[in-house]
Amino acid sequence: MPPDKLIMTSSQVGRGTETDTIRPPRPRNPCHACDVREMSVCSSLEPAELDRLSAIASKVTVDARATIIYEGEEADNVFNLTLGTVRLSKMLPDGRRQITGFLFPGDFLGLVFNETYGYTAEAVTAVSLCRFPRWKFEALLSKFPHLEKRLLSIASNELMAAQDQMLLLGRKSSQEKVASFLLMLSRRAARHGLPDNPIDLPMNRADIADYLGLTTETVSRALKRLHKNGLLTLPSPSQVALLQPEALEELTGDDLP
Amino acid sequence: MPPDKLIMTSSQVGRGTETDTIRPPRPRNPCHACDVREMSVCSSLEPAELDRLSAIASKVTVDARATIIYEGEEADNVFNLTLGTVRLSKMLPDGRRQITGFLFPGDFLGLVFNETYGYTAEAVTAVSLCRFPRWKFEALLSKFPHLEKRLLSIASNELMAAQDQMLLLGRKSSQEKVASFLLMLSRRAARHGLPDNPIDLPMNRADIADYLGLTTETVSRALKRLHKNGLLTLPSPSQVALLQPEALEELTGDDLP
DNA sequence: ATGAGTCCTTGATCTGGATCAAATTTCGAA
DNA sequence: TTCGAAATTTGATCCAGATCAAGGACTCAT
Repeated sequence: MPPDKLIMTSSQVGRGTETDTIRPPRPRNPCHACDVREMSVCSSLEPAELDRLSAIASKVTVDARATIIYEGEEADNVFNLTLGTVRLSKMLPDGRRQITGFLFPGDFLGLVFNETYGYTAEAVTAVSLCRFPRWKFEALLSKFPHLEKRLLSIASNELMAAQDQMLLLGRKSSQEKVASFLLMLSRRAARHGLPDNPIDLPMNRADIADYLGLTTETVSRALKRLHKNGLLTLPSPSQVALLQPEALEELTGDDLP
Repeated sequence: MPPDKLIMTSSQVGRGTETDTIRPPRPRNPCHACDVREMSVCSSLEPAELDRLSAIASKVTVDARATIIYEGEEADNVFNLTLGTVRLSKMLPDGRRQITGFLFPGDFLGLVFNETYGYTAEAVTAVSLCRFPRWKFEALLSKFPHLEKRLLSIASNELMAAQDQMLLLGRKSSQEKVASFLLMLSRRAARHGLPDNPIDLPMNRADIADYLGLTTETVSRALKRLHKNGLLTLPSPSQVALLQPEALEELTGDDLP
């Protein structure tokens, strides 16, 4: 990190490391150069507002597989993911796990009007986040109506995605689940201006299974079947090339969009 | 309805009937006497604000089984449920259905920052709603920060409920699903100050099945098994008496709260 | 490069819940 | 009250996906 950019200190978050409050010695607010600003909650802000938000932000980096927040823990911070992939999950006491979502750069984490987090968030890959103390963030919310409206719109989108996921979990076959998942990743990559065809699977089979309400074996077999039918290839276990995206659409069980 | 209360006209919504914009000849704003105000979105409003909201409201009644909003239709209105039970659902082209939630008095309907509704809403029982034209409602949102904050809190709660439901759909057994469902209904009734023990099931077995990702037969068998184990009785198909709520808790698979 | 541990795939078998098929029961309308 | 349609329950069978059990293939630290 070029020394003229930021002065930072370090402390601990999860099992990862952190670089403390962003305080430019003089230069510009780093948010203005943020890769994910346009697709994040920050896109709603005027330059002056962005500066105010920046003033309460800390940059945090977390190692792959480290936990960022724990279900049930006091919800002291909210975050904006700037780099990497995060999984959100809930567990039953006997260890059964449901992954309720994956977060990618630009996504907001910690949208709760609750005293405690409702799920665990773990880094799937190495991750960078902007961290905001919740009480400070909420104070800004009241001052910046844009920000509040943007959060409401984010929540509303997440709610729609959650309903789609309920339909998937409750009513789709394993084949349809896997097809839907691959297309979701591909569309998301496209929306973020990333390569959307050989798609990258940053999460492992167990994560995919726990997201789709399946087992790793079933995920593996569904992928094999899609491969056998000429719909995709697996250049490596963590890469999928979609050979016939339209045919895959058909297999999701959904209305064609 | 006493004639001194409201002047109303009639038109159509779904297959139900409607009574037009609430315009007291002189007397008080009817919202002040609303049964569900305290547990609805309106609880956030000052009296003066309530009057403004009231001015854009229409009271709507819908027959049992009628459709209130259609998935994919233009989202012209938002609603507040005042009486009855509503089911929200999504369908796959081949007819498979997932019920994503049930609404009860006080619940908000139509929380979308989208041009079209993301799900279908149907009256399970006869239903009364306050209807607000969406653009007028959104205009008030900007003026009443309380209202916006309240909506955000509602959205956040719905999101948490959706995550719980994903855990249920993806990872719970039929037994655990049914036990969770019964306790959810019981708790909700209690929270609303209604009788929470012989609980009322306004929805039929097909609705329960489509909510839990099961078939009617499996729901029936799960209830039978709970009955056989002495956990409940079924005074009628639409009434469940919980004999050992604590034991039922154990069977949900969840952490005990 | 190499080896150990992890992740992924493949195969064999089992099973919870779906499906198919009738009874029953419930309940609203006449 | 009685009737008939719809809802629910019950029973018999089936099957998609889970479970159990090895094999292979990555990957990463040495």
